[in-house]
Amino acid sequence: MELAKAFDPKTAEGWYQTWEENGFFAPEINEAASSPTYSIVIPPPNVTGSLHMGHALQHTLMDVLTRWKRMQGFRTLWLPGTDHAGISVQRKVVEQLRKDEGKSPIDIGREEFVRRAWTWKEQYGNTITEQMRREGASVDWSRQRFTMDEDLSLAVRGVFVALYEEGNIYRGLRIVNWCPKDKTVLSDLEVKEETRKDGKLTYLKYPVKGTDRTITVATTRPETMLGDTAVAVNPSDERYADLIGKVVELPLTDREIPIIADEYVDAEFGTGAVKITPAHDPNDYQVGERNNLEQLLVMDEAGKMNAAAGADFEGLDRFEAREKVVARFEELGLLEKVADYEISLPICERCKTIVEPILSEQWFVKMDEMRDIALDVMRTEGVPHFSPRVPHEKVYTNWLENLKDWTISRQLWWGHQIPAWYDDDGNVFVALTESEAREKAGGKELRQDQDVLDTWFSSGLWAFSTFGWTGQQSATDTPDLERFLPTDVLVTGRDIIFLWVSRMVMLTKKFTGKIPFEDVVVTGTVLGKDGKPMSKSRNNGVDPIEMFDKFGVDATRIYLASIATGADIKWNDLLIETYRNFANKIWNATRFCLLNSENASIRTFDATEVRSMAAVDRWILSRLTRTSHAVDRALETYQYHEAVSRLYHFFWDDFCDWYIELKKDEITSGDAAASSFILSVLEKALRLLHPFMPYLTEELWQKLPGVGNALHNTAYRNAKQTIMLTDFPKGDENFLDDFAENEISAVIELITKIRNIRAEMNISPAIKFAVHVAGTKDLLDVLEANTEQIMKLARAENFVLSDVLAVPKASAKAVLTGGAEVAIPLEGLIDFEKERERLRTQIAKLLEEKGRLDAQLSNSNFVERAPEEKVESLRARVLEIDEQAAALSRNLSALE
RNA sequence: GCCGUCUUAGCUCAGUGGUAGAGCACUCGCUUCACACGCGAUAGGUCAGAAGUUCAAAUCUUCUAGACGGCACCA
Repeated sequence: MELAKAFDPKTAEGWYQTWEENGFFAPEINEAASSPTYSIVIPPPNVTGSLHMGHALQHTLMDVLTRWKRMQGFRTLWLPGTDHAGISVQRKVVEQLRKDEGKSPIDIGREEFVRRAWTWKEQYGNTITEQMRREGASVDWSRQRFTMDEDLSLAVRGVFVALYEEGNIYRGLRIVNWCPKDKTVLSDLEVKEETRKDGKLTYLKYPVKGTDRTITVATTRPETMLGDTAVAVNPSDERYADLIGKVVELPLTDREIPIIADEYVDAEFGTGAVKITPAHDPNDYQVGERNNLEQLLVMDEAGKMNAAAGADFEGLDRFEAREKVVARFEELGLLEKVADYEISLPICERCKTIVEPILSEQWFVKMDEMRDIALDVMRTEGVPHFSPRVPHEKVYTNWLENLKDWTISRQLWWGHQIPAWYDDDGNVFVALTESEAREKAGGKELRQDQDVLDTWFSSGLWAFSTFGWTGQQSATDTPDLERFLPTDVLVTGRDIIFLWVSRMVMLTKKFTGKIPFEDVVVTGTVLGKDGKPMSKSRNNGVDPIEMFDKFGVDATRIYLASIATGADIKWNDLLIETYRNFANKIWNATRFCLLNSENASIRTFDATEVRSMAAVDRWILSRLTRTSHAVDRALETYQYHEAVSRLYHFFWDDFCDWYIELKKDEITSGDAAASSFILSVLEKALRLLHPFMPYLTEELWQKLPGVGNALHNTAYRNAKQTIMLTDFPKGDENFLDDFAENEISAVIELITKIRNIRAEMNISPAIKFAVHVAGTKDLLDVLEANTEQIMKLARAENFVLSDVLAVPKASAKAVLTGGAEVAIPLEGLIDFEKERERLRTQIAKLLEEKGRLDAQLSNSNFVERAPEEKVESLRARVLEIDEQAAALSRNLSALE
């Protein structure tokens, strides 16, 4: 069979359809009853999203694990799905409505709006799942889930009701983060801080009633003064001691507010007097609670001033109101000053609008018990076991310890509507359905809460709701839950450890009694070329699909795996190219094997048979075995880069550069046994590589003579022929062969030294020369056995082995490990000065090393306290250097 | 302010106590019958700086400088 001259990724990527159609991804393909399970749930991508580099990285890592475990015979499930992404979808639909029909959501009503959101989801929500097929993701599509699927919704309501009934969910009036643009509350985690250098601190003077004095307060949000209900000072602040208990005539209003004492006030900061606005500031809210202050709300849901702000301000945007307030104070002569001030502003993570702290009635999850559950799981079970472990474990624990209650209501229409109903008197009835609620209410007419739940509330259940848990059925109704929970590992980004990982731990443990997963692999962020996170506004993004088109999916995948060390990584196209080249190298190595495969076939070898084979064959088997051990070990500990590096060097260095070259004559001469052997080694190596480069390896594997279901893991014997279901090579210990490895190392060293002399002496490759080697009998035996290969690869025409070198003075020389000497007579070719220079350089290098070693060995402390074998190895090295240096010096003086 | 991470060859990064590694780029040489997405041979690092522990430090400790991340505060 003849292959094209270069690998074409597009052709190979066609295999996905075959895999999917044959059900290779579903755990049911595994027919061995005793198979252990291995499961991963995907972090559900936002249904509005398209694939970005972070997904590509994480999906690659999950797919590598899934394919690896599947090949090991585990009943493997990687469960896919998407997240309904409340705000994002809502925004898309609102925008579409505005553009196409010039209407607002209010115009069409809630029911119609939700219907359109579903339509939008059906129409555009499959982008990312289609892209995942391109990635080669071996997910079980038959188990695909969406956070708003009927069962998952039922689970959400069930959890809500349960938490409410035990008092872990409550409704309350609190200061929350309000986004005036999205007109919804946000949790603390959805708010980011942004430092602004151009902030202002405005000093306002408030007249104290019944005196001619004023008290000055400083504020960054002057417009909130309209909602002030007190001025506070520190009780021990003598400057204001006499004012405590007096009343301030609040300018721009007709209100009088008290001057109170509260420990919260820092006398050192600003003027030491603080305006208190309990409805618009979390700290002021606390002060207000302590001092029984009125809570006066002066803004509406859009961030505009309301009637309570007074007729002059009603309807003004908060920033317009701010300017107007300052201007009016100036007119009144009550503006003390406006100082420059560096300020950090809370920003809505999604729309970048400045978040307004505002008093609002919302639903919360109490975090006391939840936090304890998560901390307990970490303490007693070490779960989640983060990888890399530090720093994530510390940060996670630290965050949990300082956790505040979680705001879970959102003022949106798209999402899980809160299962709470109210009667006309405002009594609340929480139930799974409206009819149950009505039953609880004694049949009264009820109105459902208009808010929906935070999307993360439903994704918090993802680890078990996806397996069929609804909270309403018995264990026998949910076999997947029994089989696949806990999952084995979660692969996700650092940014959602709090937002998602922690909540899955709490909720899964609470409602199923199980942990959601044991290990959490935390990936670094893929940064743009400029070292900043990829983003549209920076325009430094790299589209994975473009990379797939340019370099192939396999090259992109193995590149991503090669950088998966947990650290952030700057994007670099050139490095993908490395792996595109790698794919082509493997393609061509296979091509070579197949060109010479007449009468050859894949077969297995037992240790006895191997023992009688040539050193070079035992060598490659030994190297292959070490590689499979290393890959296994690396994947067990999520050291993807290590696995990739071992595979890369095995294929390129060991297999291509040396094994193929050393065996070339034998194989091209039509030796069927040699061909069968190399094909068999190649076949195993392809299997090792398959989790990383699924398409390339399948495409090549299918072309090898003699592949078939016999190579399948026993669990998959009946499945159609595919490398996906072959047995992942375990690496037979009997194939490890130090002796062969040493032998071939010597051969490689010799060839390299000869090539070095040729290059240094500028001798054309066309010229063949004689090579003389003198050394121990063991070494000479090894070299003798490989004479032809050495002559070919070193381009020698004569190969002379002897006890003592007998060569003319006009020779270039080198020394091998173990003291053997190599000489190449170069009568007429040698440049004596150049050869002297070459020898001097090598001697100098040796002596430099010897100097370091001597210094160490003459240190009595070292000799006494270092492990004996260490000291011995240095002594041996010194002897070796002495021999080599002596030999080279002899050569040098012979030339002088 | 608190906690944490990073600083290694021109570039991007591996390397958790015992003679510094890879890929790419660079230099030199190759139409060697699998591959120029290739082959061969070199060159290139006082491992950010300082101090300490140790027979021995890129690796452990402390400090300094720079880059970054998280959390808290912010009248």
